[in-house]
Amino acid sequence: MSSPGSGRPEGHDTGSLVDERQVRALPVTARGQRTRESLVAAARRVFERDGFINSRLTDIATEAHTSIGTFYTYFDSKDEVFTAVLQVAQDDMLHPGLPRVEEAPENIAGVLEASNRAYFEAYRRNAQLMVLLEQVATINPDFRRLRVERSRLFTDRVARWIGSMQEAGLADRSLDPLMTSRALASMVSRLAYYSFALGEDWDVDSMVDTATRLWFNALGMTLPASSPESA
Amino acid sequence: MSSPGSGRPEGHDTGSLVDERQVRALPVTARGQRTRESLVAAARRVFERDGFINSRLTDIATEAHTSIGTFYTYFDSKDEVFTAVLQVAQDDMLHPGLPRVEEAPENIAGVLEASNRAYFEAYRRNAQLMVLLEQVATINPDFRRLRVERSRLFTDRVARWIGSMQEAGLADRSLDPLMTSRALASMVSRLAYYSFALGEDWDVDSMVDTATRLWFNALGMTLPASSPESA
Amino acid sequence: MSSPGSGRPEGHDTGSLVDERQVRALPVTARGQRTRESLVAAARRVFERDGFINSRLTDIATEAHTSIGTFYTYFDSKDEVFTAVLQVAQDDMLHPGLPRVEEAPENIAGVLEASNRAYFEAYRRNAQLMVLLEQVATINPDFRRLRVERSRLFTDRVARWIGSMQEAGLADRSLDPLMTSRALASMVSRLAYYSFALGEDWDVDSMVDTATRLWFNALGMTLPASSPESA
Amino acid sequence: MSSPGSGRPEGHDTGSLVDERQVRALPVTARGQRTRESLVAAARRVFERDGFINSRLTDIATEAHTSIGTFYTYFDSKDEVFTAVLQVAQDDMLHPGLPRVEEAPENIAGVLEASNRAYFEAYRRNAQLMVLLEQVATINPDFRRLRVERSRLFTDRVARWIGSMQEAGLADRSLDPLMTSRALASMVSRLAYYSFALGEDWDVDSMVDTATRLWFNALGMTLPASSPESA
DNA sequence: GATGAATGAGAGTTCATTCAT
DNA sequence: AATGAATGAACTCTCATTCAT
Repeated sequence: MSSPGSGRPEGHDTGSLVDERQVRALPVTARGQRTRESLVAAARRVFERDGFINSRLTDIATEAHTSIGTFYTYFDSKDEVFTAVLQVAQDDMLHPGLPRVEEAPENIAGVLEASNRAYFEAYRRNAQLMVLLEQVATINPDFRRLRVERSRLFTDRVARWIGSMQEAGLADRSLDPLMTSRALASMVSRLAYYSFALGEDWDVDSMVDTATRLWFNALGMTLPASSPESA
Repeated sequence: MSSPGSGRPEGHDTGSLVDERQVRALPVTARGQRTRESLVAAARRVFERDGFINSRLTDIATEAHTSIGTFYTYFDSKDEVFTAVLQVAQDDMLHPGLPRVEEAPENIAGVLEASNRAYFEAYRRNAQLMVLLEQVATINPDFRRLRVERSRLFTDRVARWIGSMQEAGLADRSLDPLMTSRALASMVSRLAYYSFALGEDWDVDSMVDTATRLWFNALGMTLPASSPESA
Repeated sequence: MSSPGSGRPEGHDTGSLVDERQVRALPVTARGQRTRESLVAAARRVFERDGFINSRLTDIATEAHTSIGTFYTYFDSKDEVFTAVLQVAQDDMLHPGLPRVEEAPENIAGVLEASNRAYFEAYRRNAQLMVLLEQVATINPDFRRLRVERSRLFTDRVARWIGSMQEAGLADRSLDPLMTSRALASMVSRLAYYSFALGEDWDVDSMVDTATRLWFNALGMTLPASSPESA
Repeated sequence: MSSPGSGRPEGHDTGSLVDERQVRALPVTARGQRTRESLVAAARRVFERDGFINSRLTDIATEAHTSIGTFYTYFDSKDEVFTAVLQVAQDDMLHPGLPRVEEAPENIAGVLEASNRAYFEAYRRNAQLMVLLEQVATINPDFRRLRVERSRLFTDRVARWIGSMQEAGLADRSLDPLMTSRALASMVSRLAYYSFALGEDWDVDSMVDTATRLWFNALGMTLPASSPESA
């Protein structure tokens, strides 16, 4: 079951999620809203096709069947339309939360597995966008900061969960919760990156299985399924 | 103890290593060699200061106290001088290999720890360059490919090591060696990235300890020396 | 009387005529069309003043009272604007056709003379442009090919005309029609070149007279009208 | 038989011949002479391969297995080395003179044919160089002037010959000698250009035959061989 | 709101020429 | 004489941004 507050945007490490306050007021007319939407959709296509750096605003306008002048009616810059693209994608990148401590071990495993699966699936759907965000984050400090902050929200929660597991004697007490949480989250997001962005193209079931097993092992827990006598 | 052949270039995931064949003939005169070296050094400073994208060739030339024409005497493009920068750094990014299977567990731990420490130290010395490579890899498919190939060299070796550990009954046999090796290597390189590139600024000893412990746990081994009562 | 189909572009040897398909879509607005036209006119002035090689795109833009950016709005390169210059001139380089075989000899002479006169007059009006084309053809294989193809259209027609004159017993049967047609066409175009481009500055009437007479003599015909006692 | 003074450089229209005064003193040492010669030979190869415009002095130096510095020891500029290339070729472009008036008509025909043949053969041997000169003449007024002057030497002689033939009643008196001489010379040189430079690739015997026949016809003479009763 | 022409700073690139060695 | 590194003016080309219609 999902943890409370899981409606907040959050992410495994990459946290591609965007500040929700609007940069500017949305258009009031239906026609304006349609134009804006087609620009955002076009921008996503162009960005994914050419990369953020190599894309040109005129291409986005052309792809949206409008003019460059119209682009500037809705956005001030490339960065701004990229923000809008991320906002549209962000709902799809939400994912279920972590198991609770008081959960039975069997459930802990199941929920963690579900969480990983949801993440991998979402990553797969948005792989090109994730790559894009990767690129933009290396160029623009604002997006880099955004990414770090969002992923911190997630890793902090994971760290707190690890801490309570340790207190309950269910996890290796010698591990630093925060650093461990960062390490495990990174592990998952990079697996996704290699598979979906770099074309390693692993089977999702195997990825879920490996990731979940590694989390369990790393934290000093065991998967009841594979070894029924474990705690 | 280090495995044989550890002199080969290799890297934890990011593997910033560069093809060793020269892109063009090195200058014949001592003066030319000096000029080329100062251009490479200047390029590294400018890249690290401004990023690859935002750097200009004139800035590199100016920083090296030469003219732009001289830059083109030695390099054909920004990409080419970047390659040269990576070549200079590559020796520093070498690291010791993995423990052997027949090693006593205490030694395995020690060597793995030494390997991780060496990697973190090297990453720290070259953190800005690693960030740079991160950026360039998102833009230029050639560098992306280079990075993937180099990291594959390392993860393949790790995968073989995991395989033999599993055969010897020393590691969790339910793990896929290749995917696991990718996951663990990613974990380490991302820890380094967060700490040194994104300013998390953890203590290296803690990082080494956490990373080594997570590897051991994840693979289903134990660290007898450090916490005999754990897991 | 002009031969059928004389509306097709064609040329005496130099055949400065250009493929009619547009290189790119013409501007949609009247303002855009005006700007494009002024760029083409400016390009012609600059090319004729400085030569193709020594001209600079900035000079063309300045001459057209626009910015270099505007130049690139309409043309991709120097070659492309040169093509546009040729297209504008091409209508002026059309010329009447050859006499028909069944024509009375007096008419043959008159039509041939008219044809030569039209060619010389057109050449005179576009002499600088012809010189330009000469230069560009020596540099750019595409324009060289264009020129060869266009002149071939003309010489092929002349060759067929010579052939039918030979069959009718009105021309020297020992001449190879194609080679002869190339030779005679070259003769006329080079006369024009020496006179108008290189500043020999002959009287056009004399040129017309000499050229027509040489064609007649060379083909083994006679000019009954102008000098009944000759040859 | 060759006319007196045929040792002077001269040309059919194109007159690729060069002023004989040296631009600078030739090197005194044997080694210097060898270096200079290899530079001139290399320049010719590079020019013919890349064209004058697209060639680079460094390529010439490299092709000659010397350095760019050495190039400047012998030549001041691209133009100067081009002049040297033309000087080397000029001996090969000499050709026999015109028949004399007092020559028997059979001989006139034979000598004119020999002259044309010699010209075509020489053109064939130096076709690439002729194309080159064509290009350079369109760019550089000095070379253009040189070419005009040299061809004028030839056409003036032809004009005088035509004049004496007219006086002797052996040629059409209504023709302007100078303009006619220019026209006929152009005819021959352009035939050569189309055949050897533009790849029309005609049979030399046919070219000689056509050219000679056209000259005779055009001047109102006849070829005794083809029509024995003619004057 | 929509359009698309106009702008020009800014970047990359070439190569003839100089000159210290 | 020979070398080749150093130079920088001169050029082409890009594209985010403005603004009149």
